[in-house]
Amino acid sequence: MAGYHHGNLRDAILAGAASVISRDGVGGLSLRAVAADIGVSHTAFRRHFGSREGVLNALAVEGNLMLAEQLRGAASAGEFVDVGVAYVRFALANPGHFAVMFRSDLLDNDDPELISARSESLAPLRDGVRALGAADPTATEVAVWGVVHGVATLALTGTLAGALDGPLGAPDRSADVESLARRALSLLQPSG
Amino acid sequence: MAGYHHGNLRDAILAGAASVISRDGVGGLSLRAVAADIGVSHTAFRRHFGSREGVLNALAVEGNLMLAEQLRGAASAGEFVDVGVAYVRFALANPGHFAVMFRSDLLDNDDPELISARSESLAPLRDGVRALGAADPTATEVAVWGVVHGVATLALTGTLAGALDGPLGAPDRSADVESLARRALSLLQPSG
DNA sequence: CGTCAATCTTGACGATGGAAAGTATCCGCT
DNA sequence: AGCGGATACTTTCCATCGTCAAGATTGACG
Repeated sequence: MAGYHHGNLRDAILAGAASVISRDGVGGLSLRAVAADIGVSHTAFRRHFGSREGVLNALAVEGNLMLAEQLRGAASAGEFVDVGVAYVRFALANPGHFAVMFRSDLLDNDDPELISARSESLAPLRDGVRALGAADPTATEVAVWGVVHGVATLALTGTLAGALDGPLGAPDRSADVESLARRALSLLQPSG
Repeated sequence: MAGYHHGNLRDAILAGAASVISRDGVGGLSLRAVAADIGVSHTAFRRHFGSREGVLNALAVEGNLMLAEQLRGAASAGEFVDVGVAYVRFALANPGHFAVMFRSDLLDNDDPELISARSESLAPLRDGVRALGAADPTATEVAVWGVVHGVATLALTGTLAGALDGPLGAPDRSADVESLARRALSLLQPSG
């Protein structure tokens, strides 16, 4: 049982890392602690990921693939606004992954797997904007992405609750954030 | 000259840290290296900042105050869109500060100085939105902040250039990013 | 000139990620 | 069955980092 072969160390490490990151942020991630939790030595991860950066890269790839799936689902099932909301929903539901996915300073951005996963993850957003037939598609794309990414980031960092004190109650609960994202996105609609 | 009293160690450390962070990200910041660069011992910063967190907090406070000044200037001198553009411009011009300002996982968010600086920095944005008299001021506020914060974040992480490959050339040069922010913001205008 | 507070240094500690070398387990082949 | 490599994990050691306690140096003020 507790032998040399764990069986699924790779996934266990990714899950452990994502969990820690969602609680303490990337800075609070100690691979030694994750390894201890799982019950392996502190260098066990190297066979699977090479380095700490490798772990984060794998997490980013996994996150992008999950995001791609979510967005595709929302794109095929609802209106375009739902794709944006799905983006925010994903971020709130997978904070450990989301916290890493766009931190290019922590990742090996030349990793082909990561490049591919990133391009795949945002395709539904891109395609949805194109389908809208906006006058300035590039700006529209950036605006939509900016709104959802910005809302997600601000909500995750707690900035939303802290700074928008007046009108907002406790907007960091998922439902409120999603509603906010939906309303903010709808302000972009007219040209579509 | 090279005695026990540096004269302005505090500012030197903040400047050094901001410079390193803008190059290597927060993760790449070594206070020992910054100290060595300046020519002081590796614990000299503790008198001024207490801890590493203290350095980052001071950087965040400084950044928020600088941002407040920039936004106030833009608010009094131009249209509202210019305030948003100033937000993006600040982020691109001060990546070291910006990278820390919203990383609540790295900061002591109970620091009164930080709380105050944060509230001050976003006031021009908030007031500008209010003055627009939008139907849903909260959503408008979030949308504007989301767009500019999202664009800034995506540009800084290089994600903008990487993922929006097709239509965009090399959009990470300041002028392009600012133009993009302006166009994206203008898509929000109609209800104002 | 002497005292005292402010500023910086020295030296040590625990924790972390990484490198090198070793050990156990599994799988295919005969 | 058993043997031989490939795979998965461990052990040990190292450099670096932030932190801490204690000490040295300086400047200002009497």
